[in-house]
Amino acid sequence: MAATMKKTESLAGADLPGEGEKRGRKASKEVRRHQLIEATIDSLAKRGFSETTMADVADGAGLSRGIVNFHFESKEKLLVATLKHMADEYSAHWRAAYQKAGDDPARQIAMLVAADFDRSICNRRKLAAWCAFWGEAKSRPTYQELCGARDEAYQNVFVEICARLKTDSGYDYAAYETAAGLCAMLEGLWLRLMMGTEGMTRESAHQVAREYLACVFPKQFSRERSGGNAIA
Amino acid sequence: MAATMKKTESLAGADLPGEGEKRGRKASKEVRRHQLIEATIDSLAKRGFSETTMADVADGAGLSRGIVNFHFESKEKLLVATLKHMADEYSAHWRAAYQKAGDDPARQIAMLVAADFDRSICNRRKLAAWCAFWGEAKSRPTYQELCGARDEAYQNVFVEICARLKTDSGYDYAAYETAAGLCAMLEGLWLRLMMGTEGMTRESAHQVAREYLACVFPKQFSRERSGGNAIA
DNA sequence: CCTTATTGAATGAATGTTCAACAAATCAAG
DNA sequence: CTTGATTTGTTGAACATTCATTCAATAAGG
Repeated sequence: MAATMKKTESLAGADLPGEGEKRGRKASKEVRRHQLIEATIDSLAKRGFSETTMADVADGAGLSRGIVNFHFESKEKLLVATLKHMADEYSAHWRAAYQKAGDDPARQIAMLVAADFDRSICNRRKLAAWCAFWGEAKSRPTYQELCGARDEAYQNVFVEICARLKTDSGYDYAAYETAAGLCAMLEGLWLRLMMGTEGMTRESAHQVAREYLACVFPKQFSRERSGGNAIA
Repeated sequence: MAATMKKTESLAGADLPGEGEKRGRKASKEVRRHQLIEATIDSLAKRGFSETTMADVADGAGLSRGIVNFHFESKEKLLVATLKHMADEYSAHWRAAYQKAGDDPARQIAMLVAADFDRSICNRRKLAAWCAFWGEAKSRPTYQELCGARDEAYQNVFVEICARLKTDSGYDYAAYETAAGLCAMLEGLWLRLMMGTEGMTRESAHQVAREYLACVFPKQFSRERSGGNAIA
């Protein structure tokens, strides 16, 4: 139908007409996969996991019904590919922030925390999609693995930084517990952002995390009333 | 079938033969509802939200297929009743702990945190069910409301306690951010417990939370290497 | 042409809901 | 207390719907 085609532009930023769209089959295949994954994230965010259908994904991408089974074998594989995509993106994002921070542990931890509240990662659409997967992770080993892998390396970096700050600045805390607590708090803040509880915004959530840093590492972070980075 | 009837006892602690089971229809109705809600939690924990079916719930309770639509009008209403049941139970649990704590704010916060890691509330089965609902909450206003109501009053109590400790003991932190951070951390720890990431146990999660308390309220809580309550 | 991508209708399986029949408890009358 | 009538609880099969998957036909690119 013509109506379906017209929808292509309005949803999911699906088609990228600016770039090399005519570069033959191979490129087109990757473009299509990415387009369908984005439509899947849209659907997960809008309808939730249990109501995300192949038809909805196809419609969201402005394509026909049968197309998803052509590029991905099954619905399950589409979902796994989507989760993998999000995990890779998340991982690349904090690793970039980590590298950019240089050698100072205080700067490292500040930038890692800030990265978690970056707009490109932390928005309603993606938070909702993450949460949709979390909700199914317990009963699906594949999801659990992909979600778990996300955290494992991430938390280890925090443990290491906390340990370094401890010996460098002579703190008394338990490094592992402090790092695990920070990671848990970051995830909990994501959860609250997604739920939209009590007018929590990305900024106020970030502020909560900064308050934690100021409390645990008073020698490195100062409390500030207004917004700002405040690496003392 | 006879096989189905025999299963009744093994699953969900369904039938309670000890109590007033013969007290007529009215009582039986409540018993059945509770039995079906427990079976629903079982199914959510075992299969996840998207694979929880009416048939599975009925089988889990050792009853026939059509029974759920008799006691609850629809699947949706069954799920809402289940979530409401869990929210009420959770609320009653922390309120009891709060009352039991008396007037000392340090004792209050310690008992509230401990209550969150109590076996009756914090076990794989219920954590998994909570998480299943969280995953669908964003796209279903009813769930969002019930989950949100859970947190609102809960967090307010923490804010109040933090404010009181601040003026009483002369701390410098921001009361709201500190309380919100603690609530977020508790939820994040639940999430990690449910995921089973990195061998996190109920005890180690509790320990992480205690480390946070020791950091924020050093005058009230002392750091301890081994387990224990340690209200200094 | 020939390969690849895409379409949309057909198919079959899964599942929520309905319902007529059945069982059991409660009550009324004898 | 017994018996019959009525309400209440329960069953399992039938029904209708939704949805993932398949596939023959078609369009597009090389």
